[in-house]
Amino acid sequence: MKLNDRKMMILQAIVTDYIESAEPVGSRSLSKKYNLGISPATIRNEMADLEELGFIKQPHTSAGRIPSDKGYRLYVDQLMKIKKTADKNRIRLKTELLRQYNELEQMLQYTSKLLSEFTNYTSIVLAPQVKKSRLKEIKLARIDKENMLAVFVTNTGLIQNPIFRVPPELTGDELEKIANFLNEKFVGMPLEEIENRLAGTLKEELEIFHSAVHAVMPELFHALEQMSDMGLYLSGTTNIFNFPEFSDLSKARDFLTLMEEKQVISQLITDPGGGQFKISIGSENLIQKAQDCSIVTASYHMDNQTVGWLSVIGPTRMDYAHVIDVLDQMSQLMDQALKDKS
Amino acid sequence: MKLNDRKMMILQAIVTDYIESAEPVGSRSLSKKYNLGISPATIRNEMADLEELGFIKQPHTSAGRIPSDKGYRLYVDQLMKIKKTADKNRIRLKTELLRQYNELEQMLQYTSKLLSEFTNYTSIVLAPQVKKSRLKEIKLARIDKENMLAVFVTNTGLIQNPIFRVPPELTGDELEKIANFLNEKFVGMPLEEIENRLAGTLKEELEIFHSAVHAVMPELFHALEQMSDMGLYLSGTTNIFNFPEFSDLSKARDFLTLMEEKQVISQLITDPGGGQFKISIGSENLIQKAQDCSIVTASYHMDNQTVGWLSVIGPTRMDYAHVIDVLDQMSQLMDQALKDKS
DNA sequence: ATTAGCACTCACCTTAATAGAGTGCTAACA
DNA sequence: TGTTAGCACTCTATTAAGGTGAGTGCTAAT
Repeated sequence: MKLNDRKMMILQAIVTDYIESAEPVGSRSLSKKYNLGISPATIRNEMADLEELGFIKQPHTSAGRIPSDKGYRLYVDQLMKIKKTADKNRIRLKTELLRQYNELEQMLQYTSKLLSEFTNYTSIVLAPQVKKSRLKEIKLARIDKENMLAVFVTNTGLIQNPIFRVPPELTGDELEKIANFLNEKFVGMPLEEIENRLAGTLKEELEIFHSAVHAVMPELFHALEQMSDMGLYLSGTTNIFNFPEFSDLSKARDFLTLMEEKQVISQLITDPGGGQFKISIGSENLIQKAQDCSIVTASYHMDNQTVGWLSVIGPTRMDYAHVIDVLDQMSQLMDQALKDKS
Repeated sequence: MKLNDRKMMILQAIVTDYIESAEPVGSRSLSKKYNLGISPATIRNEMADLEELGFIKQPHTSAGRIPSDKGYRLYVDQLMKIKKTADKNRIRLKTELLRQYNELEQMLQYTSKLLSEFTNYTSIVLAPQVKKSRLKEIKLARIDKENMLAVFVTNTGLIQNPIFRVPPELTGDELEKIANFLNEKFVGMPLEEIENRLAGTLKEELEIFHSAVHAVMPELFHALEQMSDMGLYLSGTTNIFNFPEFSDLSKARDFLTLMEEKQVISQLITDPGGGQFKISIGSENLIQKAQDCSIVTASYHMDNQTVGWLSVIGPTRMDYAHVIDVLDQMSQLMDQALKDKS
């Protein structure tokens, strides 16, 4: 059954109103508030249809209607108008600050904070996935008699520069040779693969070098291992208390407990899905515990490649239009800031 | 008025029982459960005295007694027996893992997680205070034509090694000269002071160097600024939901909101105080929002100097004896692990 | 000094009564 | 035939009332 325009209009009004008020919407108040040009009775008839089709539901018999997950889905796909907010300048202004951060970590943390501030929901920022990123260059250099430095640069702009103690008989020249060798071998390869190779078959090939190399390689290997994946920055978790759907203690608890399980969150967000924005509404989330929530995710990029995600999570009664607008702006600014850095 | 032994005994029983049950303790159940050898009526008389002295109080007229903050204080100072738990081996076992972490950050995060796991409260670990630590050595080295490396080593074992782009005409020799100069000038000085000097009066003195130096110094300065203070690792914040004193939504909210204010938390913890453990009970906390909580803090060390703190925060009805035991063991293990690393 | 006895207090739980918002259905209307 | 007014009905939320029980303070006996 195809929904006619009037049903669409009514659904839109219901969603809009419920997003704002969190109260079940009745036919009478709907008719009054939105000048739909039809009487409450007519609305009631249409509502009965919409309910039968699963787009709205009643919390209990004598209450108004609230949108179902399916209703939100229709709204998001067809009815919603993205709000180009007047905040735009405010966001731009604030995010100018983004550029001042040298350390990627701080920048991500700050981004997350801004996101939750602008939306009043909980925000999640997923750092570039280190182990999936590709090696751009390895440098090895002596610092002094006892120590050397390794620099790993990846295509996602991540730089790691661990320092090792090495035996003095390993000369700078030799280090350079090793570096050349490693570069030849590994540039363009995902870090996780390099890790495997270093651990495995490669050992024989390294025999050609000075024996002191064997003291260095395990350290290098360990450094790679340590480039920890999946930095995850949360902000505004306590915003959840602002929403009546979480005024039940156990609901709030479940949500906050979920937010502590970084593994699960990252799964929810990186979960593949096309399009510029990925929106998961309530029961669409595969994780049981997240089925009272909606998640809107945008990606950010380097070298035209997706390297990480920005995400907002809140009740299914979420102001999707606003959230998408904010995410859109923020992700663009992230891209910009990351380009400036490299 | 000095409390006689019997009052002490009763207070101890009340605190012990209340810590376990979270229910106001009545005279009858007290007499039955603890074999005090006196009748409920006698206990009631003593209780009336204890209440008058402010060590216990009644939530309402016809309820049992609960300890006041003052009562907990007396308990902590004089009555409590530290529990040497059977967990000891378990803790030791698990914390063997600590040594495997190369990155200080990860180790601290893990320590925090263990603390909250062992205590079932919320744990806070404060990273070594970078800016308060003293410079042990600066190294500067060229890596290649375009880049140089700076290494800052502090007495707290913290190492920072930022990489800069520098003009090619700045030679390695010159870098060494600068490093020598800076070392002479700054070794032994707290980082925050160095920061100030670099920003201020020092500029003229640097004129003696090649003009390319002036391109480097601002970068060095910026790097120092970036050595961000006050890394703070939280764990087990949602444990708060296990305690009936936070079953009021607004109480839980206040607590969790407080936990998001890292500035405030760090203030609560670093707040000076002698002794091996610092215990702040309820209203003893200066921060309004923390006055429903108790905080137990231990320090950890490098070179026999306190460099950071381990902390457990929970309801005033906290199992102080157990928490102190765990903190004691964990801080010792931290000290050990940090010694092994350096 | 200690204890048994007893009247009293107050939170908590259950039940009942009431008000109010919103529905579905029917019948009238354009 | 689609729309609307009217009305009985349903169900939640709120308030009030009564009962229960744990625990106290006081008094008098030991």
